Amino acid sequence: MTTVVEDIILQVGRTGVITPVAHLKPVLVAGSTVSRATLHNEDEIKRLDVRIGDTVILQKAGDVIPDIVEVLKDLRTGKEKQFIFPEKLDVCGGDGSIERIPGQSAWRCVNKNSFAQQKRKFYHFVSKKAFNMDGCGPKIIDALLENNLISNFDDVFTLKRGDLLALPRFAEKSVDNLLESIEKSRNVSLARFIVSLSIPQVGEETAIDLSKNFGSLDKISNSAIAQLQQINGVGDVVGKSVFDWFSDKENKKLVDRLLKQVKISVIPVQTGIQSGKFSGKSFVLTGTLSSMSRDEAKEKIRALGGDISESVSSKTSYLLAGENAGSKLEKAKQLNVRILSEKEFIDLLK
DNA sequence: GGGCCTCGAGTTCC
DNA sequence: CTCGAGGCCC
Repeated sequence: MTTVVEDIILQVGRTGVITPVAHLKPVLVAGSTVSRATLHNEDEIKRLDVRIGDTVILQKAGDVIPDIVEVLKDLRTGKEKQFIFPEKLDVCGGDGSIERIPGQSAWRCVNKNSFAQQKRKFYHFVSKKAFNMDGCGPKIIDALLENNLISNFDDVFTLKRGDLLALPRFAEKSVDNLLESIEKSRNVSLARFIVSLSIPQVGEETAIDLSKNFGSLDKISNSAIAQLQQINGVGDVVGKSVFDWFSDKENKKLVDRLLKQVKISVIPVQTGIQSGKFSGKSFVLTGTLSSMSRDEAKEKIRALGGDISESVSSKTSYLLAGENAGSKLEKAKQLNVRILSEKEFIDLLK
């Protein structure tokens, strides 16, 4: 399928990384209309040599994510505009400076407190993987931020009914629902709490690793780098990132304030060698399972002591492959990783 | 009832 | 990233 690149826009994410996104002439691909596609980073733009006005071939990676495969350079008229990465970006705030992250293809804002980044962190804070505040999505966060009702994470927990009622399109029902889901979210697992903090390099799996191995926030935040790096799944980079985050004075204050608002459920520390039959095994999932959701499958694997990872490598023990498996299946075959069908997986569980 | 918003499903790429 | 479903405002 082909379409035209109408513009290239830069977005700032939760970590301050700047991602270029191609805005496309809407086109129907594999059953859905696509109007945007990520270009990932500066190097990818150069590799494709994609310019504004270009006609491009669009595919869906894994039948879902739009992906620009190739530029049809023969169709150029000469009016196409090259996209130059700017030296400064207003949305980064401060003086707008950006920097290339050492050793990576990505640029990021030098200023760590831009409104754009703050906003993304808030989206993440309330999201399903973190505090899971039902019914609270990006638009509501935008409204709260714009009306100065929140500026730090913990402000979410002290929102006042009257302030909310004053917002446009907020009436009794919406306000009640929002306040109720905030109340519900105060009870949070240690892993989710860690996820919510937007610590660089720490997502769901790492948060679970930390939570299992240390058992309390106190122990994690007071650990030396060496102790953090001892656990499976945490190495030099992640360990330092966690240590640095908890060493920061502002972050410490934030945690203290948050702890006044939430209750972290206690999880017993899992000591020594795990007894589960998947101990020491690393799983990757691909495709669609018919008898359970991916999250359910992950739960079952974790319950038996297994680890989940997002990409296949030589360290992967099993690839659990459902219907419509993506490129991970090829990779697994290449690396001679044991491939499990859904049925084989269910048999293993017994 | 139209319009706006979130959820939940799926999964890739870097 | 997209869609359809479903809740809520007006």
